[in-house]
Amino acid sequence: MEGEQLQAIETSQSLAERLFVTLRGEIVEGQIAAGTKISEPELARRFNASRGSLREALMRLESLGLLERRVNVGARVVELSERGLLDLYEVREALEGMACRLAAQYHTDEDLTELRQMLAHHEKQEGLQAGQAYFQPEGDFDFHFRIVQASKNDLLIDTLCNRLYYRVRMYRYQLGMASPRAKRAFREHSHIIEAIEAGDGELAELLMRRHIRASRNNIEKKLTRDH
Amino acid sequence: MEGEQLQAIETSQSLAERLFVTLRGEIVEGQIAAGTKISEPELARRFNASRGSLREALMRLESLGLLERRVNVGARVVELSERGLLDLYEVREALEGMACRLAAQYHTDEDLTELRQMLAHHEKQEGLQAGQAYFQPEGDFDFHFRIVQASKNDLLIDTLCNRLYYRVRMYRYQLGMASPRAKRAFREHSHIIEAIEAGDGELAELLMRRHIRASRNNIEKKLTRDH
DNA sequence: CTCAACAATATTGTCGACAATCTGTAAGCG
DNA sequence: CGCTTACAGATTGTCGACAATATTGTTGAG
Repeated sequence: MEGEQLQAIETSQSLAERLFVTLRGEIVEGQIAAGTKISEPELARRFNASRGSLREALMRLESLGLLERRVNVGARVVELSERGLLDLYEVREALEGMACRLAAQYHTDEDLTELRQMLAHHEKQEGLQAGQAYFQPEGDFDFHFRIVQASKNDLLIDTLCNRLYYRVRMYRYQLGMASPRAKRAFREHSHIIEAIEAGDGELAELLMRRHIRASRNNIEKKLTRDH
Repeated sequence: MEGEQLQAIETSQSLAERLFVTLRGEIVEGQIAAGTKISEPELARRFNASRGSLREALMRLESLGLLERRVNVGARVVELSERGLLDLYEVREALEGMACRLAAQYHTDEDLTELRQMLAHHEKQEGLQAGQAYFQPEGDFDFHFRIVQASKNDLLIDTLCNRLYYRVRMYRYQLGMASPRAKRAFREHSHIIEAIEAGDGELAELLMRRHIRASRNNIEKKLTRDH
C-alpha cells in the first residue's frame, strides 16, 4: 500500500504546508466527515509523512477552527451545528459590514473594475440558471472575498479570508446552504457596489449587513422548518 | 547555565502549552521586543525543552498573530505599526459593536451583576486616580472582556478574547496607549451597560462603536501629533 | 447481573539526530 | 570598481524512537 501523492501541482513550499492545504480541502468538502476522530499515525502513513509534519498541519487546522484538539486525547474534526452556523453569520455581518464601510473609503480603481467584472460574469451565469444554483455559491464567495480585499485592512482581510471563510465553505458544502435566492442576491450585490463606488461607507455597510442578515434569516427559517 | 523554570503554578497540561503561555506573556509585555528574530535552538535551550515542543508553541503564537513565520527562514515577533493599531481598532469596533447588540438580547442576570460590580470597582479606583492611570487599562480590559462573554456567541468570544485582545494588550504595553480619558470612558461604559440592561441592542451597539471609535480617534490624533 | 478496579493496548507528547535550505562572506570575472 | 558566483556556517524542516497518558477490554467482588 503506497502513500498517496498530494497535489504536486502546488508550488511545494513545505511538506507540512501541503498536508495542511490538502486536509483543509478534505475537511471543508466533507471527505473527512465532521466529528471524525483524527488518528495521527494513520494519516501520517497515508501521506508517507512523519507524525511531526502531520502534527504541524493539524495545529494549523486547529487555528482555523476546523479541528478541535485536546491534550492527551487527540484531534476531532469540528462538529457542525445550527448554532455554529448562525453564530458565524453574526460575525460575518459585523466584519463584512465594516469591510464595506472601509472599501467605500479606500478602494482603488482596480478594485472597482474587478468587482464590476465579477458582477457581469455573475449575471451571465445567472441567465442560464433555471433552478440549479450550482456555481452560484462560489460566485457569491468571490464577491464577498473581493469586497474584503478592497477594505485595505490587513487584519480584517486575514480574519475573514484566511479564517472564517473556510468555515463558511464547510457549512455550505455539508449542510448545502446554497442560496435559493440568487436573483435577489444579485441585486443586493449590485447595490452594494454602487454604494462603494459612490464613496458612501455608511450606506455600503448598511446594505451589506442587511444582505448577510437576510441570508441568516433564510437559514434560520429553513432550520426551524426542518426543526 | 541552567534552563529556567516556567510557571510551575499553572496546572501543567503540556510542555508546549506552558511554553506558549510563557512566551505569549513575554511578547505581549515586550520582554521579547517587537521585531525580534526568534532562534529555535536558543529558546529551546533556555527552557530545557526540545525544539519540537518549542515549535508547537511558536505555531500557536503565529496563529495569534504575535509571530510571523516564513518557511526556511524562521519566526519573528510581529512588528508594531501605527497602521496595525488603527486596523485593530476598526475590527474591534465591528466585533464589539455586534457583541453589545447580542449581549442586550442574550445576557443573563449574572452577566449584568458582574458588569455592574465591575463598574463600581472601576469607579472607586478612579477616585484615587489623579493622573496615574495605572490599573485603568486592565480594568477597561475586563469590562470589554465581560461584555463579549455576555454575547453568548462562541465564535465572537473566541475571536476577540483568544485572539485580538492579546494584540491589543501588546500595543498597550509597548506603545503605552493607556487612555488618558478615564473619566469619560467610565461614563461611556455606564451608558453601554444601561442599554444592555434595557435590552436595546441597537443603542448598545451604537454606543460601543462610538466608544471604540473615540479611542481610535484619540490614538490617531496622538500619532499625527508625534508625526 | 451490575459495577469497580485493573491490565493491555493504542495514542499522544517529547526528544535528539539527520537532511534540506537559507544567510552572509569572500573570491572570481566583466 | 561593481556584480555575480561559489563556499561555509547556521538554521529550519523532517524523521523515527521513547516516555507519559488516555482508552478499551477483562476480571473479580458484591
